[in-house]
Amino acid sequence: MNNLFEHVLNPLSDIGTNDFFNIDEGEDAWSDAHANFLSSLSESETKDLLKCSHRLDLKSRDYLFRAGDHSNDVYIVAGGCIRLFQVSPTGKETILWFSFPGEIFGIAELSRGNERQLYAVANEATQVFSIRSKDFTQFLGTHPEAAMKAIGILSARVRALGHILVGLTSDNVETRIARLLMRFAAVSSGTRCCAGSTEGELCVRVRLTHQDIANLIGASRQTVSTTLAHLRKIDAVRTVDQHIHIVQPDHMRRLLGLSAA
Amino acid sequence: MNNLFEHVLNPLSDIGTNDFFNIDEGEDAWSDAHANFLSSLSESETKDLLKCSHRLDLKSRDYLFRAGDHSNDVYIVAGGCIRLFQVSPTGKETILWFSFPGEIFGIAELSRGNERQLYAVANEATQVFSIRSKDFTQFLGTHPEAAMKAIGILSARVRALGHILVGLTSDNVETRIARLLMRFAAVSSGTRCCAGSTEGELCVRVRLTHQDIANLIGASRQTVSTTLAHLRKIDAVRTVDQHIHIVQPDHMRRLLGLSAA
DNA sequence: ACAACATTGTCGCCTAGGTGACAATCTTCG
DNA sequence: CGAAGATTGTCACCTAGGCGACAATGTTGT
Repeated sequence: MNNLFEHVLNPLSDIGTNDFFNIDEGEDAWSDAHANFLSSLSESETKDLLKCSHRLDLKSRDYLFRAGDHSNDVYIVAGGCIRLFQVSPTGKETILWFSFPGEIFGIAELSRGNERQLYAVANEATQVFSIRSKDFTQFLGTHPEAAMKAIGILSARVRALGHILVGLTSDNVETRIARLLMRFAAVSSGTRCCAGSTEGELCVRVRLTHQDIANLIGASRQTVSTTLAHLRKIDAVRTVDQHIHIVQPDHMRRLLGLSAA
Repeated sequence: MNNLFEHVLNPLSDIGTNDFFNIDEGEDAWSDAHANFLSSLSESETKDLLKCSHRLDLKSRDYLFRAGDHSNDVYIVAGGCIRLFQVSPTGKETILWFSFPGEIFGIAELSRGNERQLYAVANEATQVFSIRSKDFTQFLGTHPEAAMKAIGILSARVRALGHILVGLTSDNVETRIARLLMRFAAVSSGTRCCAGSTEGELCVRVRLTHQDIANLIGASRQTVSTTLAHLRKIDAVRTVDQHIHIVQPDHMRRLLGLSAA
């Protein structure tokens, strides 16, 4: 599956020789929320799309766009990770999702000639392909298959946001965190964790601060710290290097199965 | 309000001459969350789409589908109103959105051959066109313009859900209710309220029980009752017949402008 | 018209989680 | 290296809003 991308990566360095492109389909609706747009395209589609793109390199914390901007380009992550979030007037940040390599973002604002609705910032050093909205629209118009893929991506996002909404109104913080971790573990599965991971453990490969988690699940930073400490105490998770390991995925899954389908 | 649709309900005459289809673009992202799919299509597209549809009549409270169902047809509301919601394992119902005449729903589950993720129930006597997913997919494939419209609809839904999410994590119940009412008022604008409405008032034309509101904003029924009573006391809203009127829209808007862009 | 059911209004009590305030570590980068 | 800045851990305190329990009032089907 990866070699399919060699031609993508090449003209533009070796981004994406990386296994990140492999996202195995989990059983729930989350997994395909991170459906990989780029990899779903055929070779010729990919070529057509990327030939009108240009690449951007972002340092950690660089903003790609902000709410209110008038740009409405569409982006595809080549490597790294982009954080998409909104800020409420009170300054509270709500992270809507992260975009990982191969994923596309900014489409939802394509149809709204208007203003950007959210902020996109590089969560780490990140490379993206940027495509002018006009070019992208034209690409979709001339590649019906790709348009259908786009519809699929957006649909997945709708479903994912729906699930988040339900979780937010009916789960407590601990459950929300647990679910979030499982989700990210699924996204980043496919690569064994480099650090010493006991067999059977799941690795949440993304660097998430407690604040990030708080912003993702709609809780306060302090509560996240406390809850995470508790999850550690009951051996549900452990911290390796900078990231979290889920010690007994099955146990966790069962736990979540009970508190939310 | 319904006679406007008479021609839809007749086979399929000149849909779209009607005013209801015209939803005036508000300044926020909500308004186009209820973008009207049917009216955005050209006459020939409409004809092509509807010729492979068949019509269903639903009584109030009839289920169109349930989570877990294997059907994945796509529907377009002809008249009435469909409530789309999920149920958490604890039995808590979360309403994701209502679909009004001309709106399409079920697309988000098109790409997921799998199972329905949510429940769709008639909120009142309702007529819908149902289209088999295969037919709809084919329709999109052969009508690029329509596919773009679909992308637009889904994008709007993504934006809308994003906003709801932000509101949920940063606004209190009163603000959430206020925003909700403004949103529904916008959706149902365009027709003057039949009942005695003082000039300048906005009418929320949908029949919403307190429980509905609670399920929409993620609060308890009791809190909604209390909060609504408070809004009534401060003359922000009043209850006419079965529905709510927003007394001073501008005042309300300003209020919301402060607590959330 | 009436029984069965759905909706609303309002209590009082109770807890999950927000907030502020520090101190203790980590990271970064000049 | 070392200072400025991020990130974490943990207090104590406080409140928005959930929950159960009724009574009153509306709505519906037959």
